[in-house]
Amino acid sequence: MTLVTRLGDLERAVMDTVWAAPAPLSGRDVADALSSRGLAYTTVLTVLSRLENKGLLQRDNSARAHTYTATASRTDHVTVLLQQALGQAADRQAALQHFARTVSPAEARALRQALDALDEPDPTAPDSRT
Amino acid sequence: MTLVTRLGDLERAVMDTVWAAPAPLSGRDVADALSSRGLAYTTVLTVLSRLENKGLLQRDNSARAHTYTATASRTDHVTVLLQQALGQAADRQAALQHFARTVSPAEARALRQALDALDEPDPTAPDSRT
DNA sequence: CATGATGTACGACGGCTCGTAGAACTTCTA
DNA sequence: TAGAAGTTCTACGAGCCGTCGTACATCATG
Repeated sequence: MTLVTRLGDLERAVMDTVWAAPAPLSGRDVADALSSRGLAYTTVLTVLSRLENKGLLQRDNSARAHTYTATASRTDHVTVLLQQALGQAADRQAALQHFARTVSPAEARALRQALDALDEPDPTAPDSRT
Repeated sequence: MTLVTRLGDLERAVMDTVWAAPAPLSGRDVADALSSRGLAYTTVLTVLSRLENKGLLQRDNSARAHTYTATASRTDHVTVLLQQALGQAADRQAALQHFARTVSPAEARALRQALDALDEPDPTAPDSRT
């Protein structure tokens, strides 16, 4: 399982487009969003298909023009990437500690805050969409 | 720059071998360590070369049998991976917070500890080898 | 010194991924 | 009914990776 999440440049651009959109996008929508690349329409469709096969996109083909939505939020996706990276470590805790020293102060604060929230008995149901 | 750190299975196995060794390894050493794979000796040499080209290994050719050392510790390498993963996020802080909720309790403790240590005026020089 | 043993350098091939897109077929819609 | 707009399928070229073979260099030794 060659690490589920290996995306090419165009694939990533497409995912970014989909993640940035508030609603499902059609192939035309995505092609338009990426028009600066001067791609053929079918190129975009091919990539959308591949991303669907990889499980990153979900297709709704009820309408004539199929539309796509991300199966996971971008943040969820990044979490998977982070976990995969961490999985490469011999000592996960040591790796995390080393990593912690490389984040910005603001990021350190954000991390600490999230860790603190872990202990609390879950006040309101936390959300995650992004 | 196709993400500096994309390793194949064998490449990773070789890096693991090098990282696990206390001293520089020759091609023969690595081949022996991976003997269970039944690889040709030259296959191992090729991979070592490629890893050197990728900047992950450093070669010492002063002796007849060249020896290889990792240019970065495994932990450093994982940190790069983590930062790359984080770089995919739209909102780095949000991504970190989301990620923080996915680590084990022990890992959370380790992280918190490292974050706490960030504030202190550096008591004794911290080490990182792994 | 001749000869294997041991090593390195270089080129290559096959499989797979990814960017890229054309051709063919389907379905609205004016 | 003829385009317009969509989708599906097939494919090609480049690049990466696992995998070696071959050719060439060097060393130890009888």
